[in-house]
Amino acid sequence: MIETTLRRIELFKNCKDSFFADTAAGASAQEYNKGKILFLHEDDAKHFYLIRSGWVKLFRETLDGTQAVVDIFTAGHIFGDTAIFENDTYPYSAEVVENGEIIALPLAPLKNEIETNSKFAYDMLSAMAKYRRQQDREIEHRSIQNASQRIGCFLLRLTTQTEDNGPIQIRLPYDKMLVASRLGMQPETFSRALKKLREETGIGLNGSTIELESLDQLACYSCAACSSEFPCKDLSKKVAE
Amino acid sequence: MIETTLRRIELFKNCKDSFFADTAAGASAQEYNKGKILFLHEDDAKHFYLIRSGWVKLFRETLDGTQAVVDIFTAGHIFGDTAIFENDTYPYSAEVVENGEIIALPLAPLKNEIETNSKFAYDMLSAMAKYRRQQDREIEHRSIQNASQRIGCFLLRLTTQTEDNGPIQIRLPYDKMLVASRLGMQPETFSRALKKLREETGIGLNGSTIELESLDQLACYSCAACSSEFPCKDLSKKVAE
DNA sequence: AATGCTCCTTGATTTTTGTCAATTGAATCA
DNA sequence: TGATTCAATTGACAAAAATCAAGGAGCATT
Repeated sequence: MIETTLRRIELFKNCKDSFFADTAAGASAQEYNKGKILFLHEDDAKHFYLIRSGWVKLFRETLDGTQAVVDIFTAGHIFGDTAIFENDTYPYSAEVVENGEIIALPLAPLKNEIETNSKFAYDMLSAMAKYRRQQDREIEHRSIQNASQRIGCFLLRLTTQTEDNGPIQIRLPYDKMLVASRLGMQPETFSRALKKLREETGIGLNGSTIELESLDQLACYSCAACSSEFPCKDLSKKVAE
Repeated sequence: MIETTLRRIELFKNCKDSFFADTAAGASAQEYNKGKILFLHEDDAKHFYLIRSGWVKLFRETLDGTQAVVDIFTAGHIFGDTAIFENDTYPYSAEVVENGEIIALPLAPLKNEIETNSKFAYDMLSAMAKYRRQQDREIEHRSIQNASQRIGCFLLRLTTQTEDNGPIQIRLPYDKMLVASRLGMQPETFSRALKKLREETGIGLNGSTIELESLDQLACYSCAACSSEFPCKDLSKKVAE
């Protein structure tokens, strides 16, 4: 059944049968609880990971313990794969932040498939390029958006962003503290900025649920301070994945 | 001679003869002056670029004209190549910021080489992964380093970071205004933060020249607020490139 | 019901950075 | 040489975010 899961991953659409066989053979799925550290920055890498459910935080920390969140991923996402290009060490630490099932997969067949299947190599490059643009956007937003606008953008990106424009309910996928760290701000700043976002856009707040009359309500506010226009192109394909 | 230049590029070390021939055939080298816009964000992409000399700024801007600098590159660097993965449109604008010679190269042979030469595809992936880590670091630094520390890190990364630790002279490669924008801060903030860096580390300042007694002088100050230890690993290979 | 726990919020204050305005300084050019 | 231009600095002030400290809300455990 792991092989079935693998075959459903968009990124692997052009992979050969041997890849699925070899990868599934060395795979192990496991349930993890919140708080579990999967690996640490600079650890020897033998596996990469596929999330089946739950949420995983990728982060790095300085000697004095200050933490920087690289990204937070959920079902369908792969991480730890870039260790291939880092002398087989992980470029970040990974921690489970919402209980879930995670599959560990061997790196060797992945590396082999890249080296021998140029279609797959091309797909990997596409995925990397896409992620790279997301990081560009992230850097951009940290310098030209304020805290409230970044929250608005984060919320918009949680939706599927269809063109139709009715009322929408959004639920924060994890703790507010985590959202704050994901957005590179302190929890206190997040709390105040969310309140400010409500005052300035009229969205409804209720715990971790946010109510929008329309997507425009947030888009006007947040996307004004972004170099791309509203329906974020990199997300439009999300449904298909 | 363009072909000779291409063959010297580290990234192309595994490319086939046909790639060099086709690419050189469609290439055109040109001198550009400061201020020249090479292409704009979302423009149709037919070429990617190789810098022979000078400096090029990659950036994006919002509707109201606010600009976010993606990166600033010099001799040996390639840009515009990721347009391949963005439906042949550029994901940023490019402007010459220091006079120099830039070679325009056709995208088609590059795309073809990726699709047919898996060794090269692997090299491209390595390069992408490396750049991705640099971006991770960038994002990290914007949230945990202050303006002075970011400047210190920027200066350190201008050096070759050899282990030996004698006095060093660093010259800013371009305008202070540009350095400021590259680091995501205002020119005024840069000016003050540089002065603060001098007060707190004792470096020597003279126009665009900075004098260090040793690399440690800056490393202690800046790298304390970074998740990697001092001699930045991603730079150590720079000499070999 | 009481206890402890963690997340979240709020207030008061400081630090950091941005903004606006004025001035200095260096390079260019007629 | 003086005029012009633009980069760079500086001062005064405003805005944004971080920090420190104190509560409160919700939840699980006992």
